[in-house]
Amino acid sequence: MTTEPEKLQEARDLFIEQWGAMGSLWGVTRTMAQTHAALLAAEEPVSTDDLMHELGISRGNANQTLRQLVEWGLVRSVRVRGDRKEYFVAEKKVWKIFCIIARERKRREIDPALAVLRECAARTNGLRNRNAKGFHKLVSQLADFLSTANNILERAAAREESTVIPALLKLFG
Amino acid sequence: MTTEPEKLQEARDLFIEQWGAMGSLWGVTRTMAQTHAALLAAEEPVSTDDLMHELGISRGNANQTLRQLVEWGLVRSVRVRGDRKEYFVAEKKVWKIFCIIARERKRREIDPALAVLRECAARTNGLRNRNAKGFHKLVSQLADFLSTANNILERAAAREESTVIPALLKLFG
DNA sequence: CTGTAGTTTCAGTAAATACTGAAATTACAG
DNA sequence: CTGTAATTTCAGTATTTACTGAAACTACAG
Repeated sequence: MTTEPEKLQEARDLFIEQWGAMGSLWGVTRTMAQTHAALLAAEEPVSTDDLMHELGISRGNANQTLRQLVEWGLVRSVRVRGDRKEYFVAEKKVWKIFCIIARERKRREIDPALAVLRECAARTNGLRNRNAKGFHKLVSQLADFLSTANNILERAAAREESTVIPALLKLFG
Repeated sequence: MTTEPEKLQEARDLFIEQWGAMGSLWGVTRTMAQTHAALLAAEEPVSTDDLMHELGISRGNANQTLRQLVEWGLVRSVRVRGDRKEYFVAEKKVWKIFCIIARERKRREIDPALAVLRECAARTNGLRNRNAKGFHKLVSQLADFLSTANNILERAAAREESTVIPALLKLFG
């Protein structure tokens, strides 16, 4: 016989493990994604010590990871009166989580890549020989596509979920 | 004075380096992304030896990386008659490249994640206490969102670029 | 102020990941 | 078939990346 709390604990562990594995999807370490998962799965604010014990990681690691999550905006820190400790709470609205992750990936990876692609296109603009022409065309197309995709994502992320998902489902459903 | 071929070479190197850095965006090694870039930037089919020299990597690495790119469908191998060597050519249509990468990420990472989220939701279905209810709601919402996003992407990737991008621009422009 | 709980930092270390290179295998030309 | 060029494989190694833990620092209570 499995009790309810045991079932919950198992499901929670499974979730933390899987969410951790998804770290590579948005370019963060396994530990950071697991930390995010642990906070998502918590009903109460969580302290650095709670986290260290739950995930079996060092204080330094827990502290750095939490700071990073706060910086991203996925987590905010809360204070309990009469307690010196800092506690942490995760943003739980799925659409917000998605927007934050998309924004960070864009800022950290897509924008710099786009700048370089444009630079490559500019440097080979007007060159005469066949190879140069082919290369120029390719990087220009890549830059245009990335730029367009980027814009679409940015505009979508600025809206409310209710005005985005239904429209997309209508378009592609 | 910089000659045209020199300018091209510089731009090409810049491109290879940057495309390599983007490997993490779709979950492949830097070398695999660089290899892809080198093939994209080539007007002629490229051999394993060409690649080893261009990127300064070992034969084993070049071979494995090329095989993987072929498996993904981003590269195909071509044979030159009267030559025993195998040569490689990259798919250059940007929309196709995008679709292939999206498909692989979906298959390798999103689908398994979705299965686990659903399992977590199922295991906590009907549990009574507050924590379990909150957790069940969260993972259900995450699973639904991921599933919807997945479907939209899949349907979009099955279409022609000309029927997707303009529609999205109209929707979000 | 002073003592203490809490937090941050970062040099050193551990773990994960990617790469090498040479031996084994395959595939082709003669 | 036979010899040779090309490719594949993978155990060992290098490199990169993430983590630890203890010392330094900070901020609060008394």
